[in-house]
Amino acid sequence: MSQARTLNDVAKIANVSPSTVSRILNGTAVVSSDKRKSVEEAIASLGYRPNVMAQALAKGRSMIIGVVTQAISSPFYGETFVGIEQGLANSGYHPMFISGHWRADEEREAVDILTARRSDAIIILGGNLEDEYILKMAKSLPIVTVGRSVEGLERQSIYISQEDGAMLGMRHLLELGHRKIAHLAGPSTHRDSIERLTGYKAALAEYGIAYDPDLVLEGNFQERGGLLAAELLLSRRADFTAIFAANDQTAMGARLALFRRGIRVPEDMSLVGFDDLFAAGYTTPPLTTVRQPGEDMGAAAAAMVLNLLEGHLQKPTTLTPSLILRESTSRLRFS
Amino acid sequence: MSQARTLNDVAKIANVSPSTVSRILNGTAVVSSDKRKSVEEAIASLGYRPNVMAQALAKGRSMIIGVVTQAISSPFYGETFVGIEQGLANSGYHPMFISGHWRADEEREAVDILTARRSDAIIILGGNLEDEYILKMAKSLPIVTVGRSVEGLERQSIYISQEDGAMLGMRHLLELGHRKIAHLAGPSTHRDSIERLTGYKAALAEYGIAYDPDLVLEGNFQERGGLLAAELLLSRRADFTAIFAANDQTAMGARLALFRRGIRVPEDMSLVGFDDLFAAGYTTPPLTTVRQPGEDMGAAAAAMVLNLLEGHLQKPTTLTPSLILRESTSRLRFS
DNA sequence: TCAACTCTTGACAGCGCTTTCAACATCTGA
DNA sequence: TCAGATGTTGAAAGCGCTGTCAAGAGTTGA
Repeated sequence: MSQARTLNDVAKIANVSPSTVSRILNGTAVVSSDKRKSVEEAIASLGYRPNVMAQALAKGRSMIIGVVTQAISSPFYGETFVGIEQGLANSGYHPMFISGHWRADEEREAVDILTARRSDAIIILGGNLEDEYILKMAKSLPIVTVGRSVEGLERQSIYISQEDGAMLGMRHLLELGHRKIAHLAGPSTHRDSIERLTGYKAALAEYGIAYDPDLVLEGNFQERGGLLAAELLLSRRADFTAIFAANDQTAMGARLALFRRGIRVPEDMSLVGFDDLFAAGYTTPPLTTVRQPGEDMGAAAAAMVLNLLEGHLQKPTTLTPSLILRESTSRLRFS
Repeated sequence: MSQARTLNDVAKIANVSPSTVSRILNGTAVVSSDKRKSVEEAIASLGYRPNVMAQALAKGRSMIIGVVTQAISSPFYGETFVGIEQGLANSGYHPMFISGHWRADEEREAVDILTARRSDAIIILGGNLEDEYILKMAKSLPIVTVGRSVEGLERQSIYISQEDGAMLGMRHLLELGHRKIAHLAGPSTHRDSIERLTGYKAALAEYGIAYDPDLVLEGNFQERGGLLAAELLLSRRADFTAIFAANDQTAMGARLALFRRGIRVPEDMSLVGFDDLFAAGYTTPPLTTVRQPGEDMGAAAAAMVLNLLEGHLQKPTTLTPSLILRESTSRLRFS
C-alpha cells in the first residue's frame, strides 16, 4: 500500500512552509503567484489530495451530514435520498446514511454513530424517535426532520400533511360515487398511518358517511401486508367498491389479491395508493395515488440543513400532497 | 451548541492521564480496577463519546468503507446496500455511499471523495470504471467489485454470471415451446446488457433457432424504456409469443405496453424478467424472473472487504442466478 | 535485605491539517 | 529619507486521539 502524500510532502517539494500550502488549498490568504505555481505543480506531481479527516479535526467540522433513515432500500425514501444527495452536491458536505429500521433504539444508535463521527448536522427521515430526544439533540446540533414534525422544531422540519393527502385520495373516490370504501392502513404505531387513517375518517365524515371499523384493516406498509389484508377483507365481505391503501406498496399487494380473485381494477373495484412511487406508474392498470414529492422533500431538507449550518433559520417548509390520476379508479357503476 | 466532551475532560475528572482513558476505551492494556471505575463514571457523567475522526487520524484508519454505487435509489442495488449494511454491522466500519450515475467520470469523482476521506476500503457496485483504473487503485487500497469483474482482480470480486442467468430464463421459455422470443435489452454500453444478450443468443443457438435481430430492441433498464421498446416492437410485428426482458423494470414497462393493447400475460404472451426485484412478486401476474441475490451479494462483498482488511485474500466468490417461477409464463398454445 | 522482575501509569511525540502571531520585506507619502 | 502602512511568509500551537517509552510502585526469591 503506497502511503498517501501529506501536505508536508507538498510543502517540502515546493520549498514553502506547510502554512502556505494550506493557504493555497483553502484560499485563506493571498500568496505570491510564483509560490502558488510551484505548490500547484507539487500537488499535481504528487497526486496529493488533502486528508479530509485531518482537515475536519483541525477545523472542527467533519463535512458530514448524517442521515438517519429507516431502510436504505426503501423505495419511498430512496427518492428522498436522491434529493438529499443532489441538494448537498458541491457543498463540500456529504451524506452518511444509517438505517434505523423503524425501531427507536436502532435509530438512537444511528444517531450515536453519527455524532461519534461528529456529523455537522443530522437529517432524520421519519421514524419513531421521541420528540424530547430530538429536541435535546437539536440543542447541540443542527437537526432537520423530514416527514415528521417535532413540537418546538417546526422551523427545522420538512413536513407534508398525511391527513390532507388521505383526504385528497378519499375525496376522489367519493366524488366518483363510492360510498363503501375500505382502508388498508399502515402499522398503527406509525404516525403516518395514524394521520392517513384520520384523513380517511375525515373525508367520510365530510360526506356524511358513518365510519365502519370493519372496513379498515392493518397492513405493514409492505406489499405482503396489503395482500394479506385485502385477502382477509375479501373473504369476510364483498360489499365495498373501492380500496384506499395506506401506501403504494400496500396497494400493490391488494392489487394482487384482487387479481387472484378475478376482481377487475377499476371496473369492479377502484384502488388508490399513497406516495406515488416510481413503480406506481407501471402497475396494471397504472395506479391512481396521492403523491408525496420524495425527491423534493430530500432537496428541501438538504437546503434547510445548509441554511442552518450558516446560522439561518428558515420558515417551516410545508410541501403539499397531490392527487395523481391514473387508471385504477373509475366511477361507481350501479350494478 | 454545547461543546462535545473530549478524552481530556474525562481524564481530568477521573484524575488519570489521557493515556489511561485511551487504554480503557480500547482495551489496549490492563488498568487497575479502581481507575477503570472512576474513568467509566466520568465517561457516563459527561456522556462522553470518542471522536471517531480523531481516532481515525491517530490510528490511520477511518473505519469507513466507501461504496461507489450507481443510484442510491436503485431498487436492485438497494438490496445490495442492505447486505453491505448488515455485513458491516458490529465491525466498527460504516459504509459511505456515493453515486456515480453510470458515468465513469462521476464514478471517478466518487472514488476521489472516498479516498479523500481515507476510506479503508472501497466497494464498487457495477459501473463503467475502466479496469486499469480499478487495478491501479487496488494497489493502494483494498477494493471489492460487485457485479463486474476486473481482470487480475478476480479474487476481489463478487460475480454472478449474467450470461448463465439469461440462459436460465431463455431455456425456460424455450422449454415451454416458445420459438419466437423477443429480447428487450439493456443499454448496449452496459456490460450486464451485453452479457445477457449473449446468453439470449446462446440459448437460441442451443435450440437451433436463428438469431433474428429484429426481435431485439434496446431499452434502458428502466420501466419507461421497456414500455417504449415493447410498444415499438408490437407496432412493427406481432409474431412473437414471448418476451425476455433484460431486467424486471424493463419487464414491468413491457407488461404495461401489453396491457394497453389487451394482450394477456401469460395467455397471449409469456414474459420473463431479470433480477427478481422485490416488486416482481407483486406484479399482475407475478413475474417469472431470473434471480440475482442482491442482498447476498452485498453481504458477501462486506465479508470479503473485512477479510481483505485483515490481509486475507479469499477465493473468487461466485454466486449463481436462479430461475424464479411465477405466473407470467405459460406453455405455448398452438393457436 | 536487595537485585531482578513485573505491573501500572503518565509524559510526550506524533497523525495531517489550520490558524494565529510575529517577522520580514516592500511600498507610501510627507 | 524615514515612519508607518501593507503584503507575504514561516514558526508554532493545537484539533482529539493513540502508542511508545520510561519511571515508579510493588513483588519475588535467595
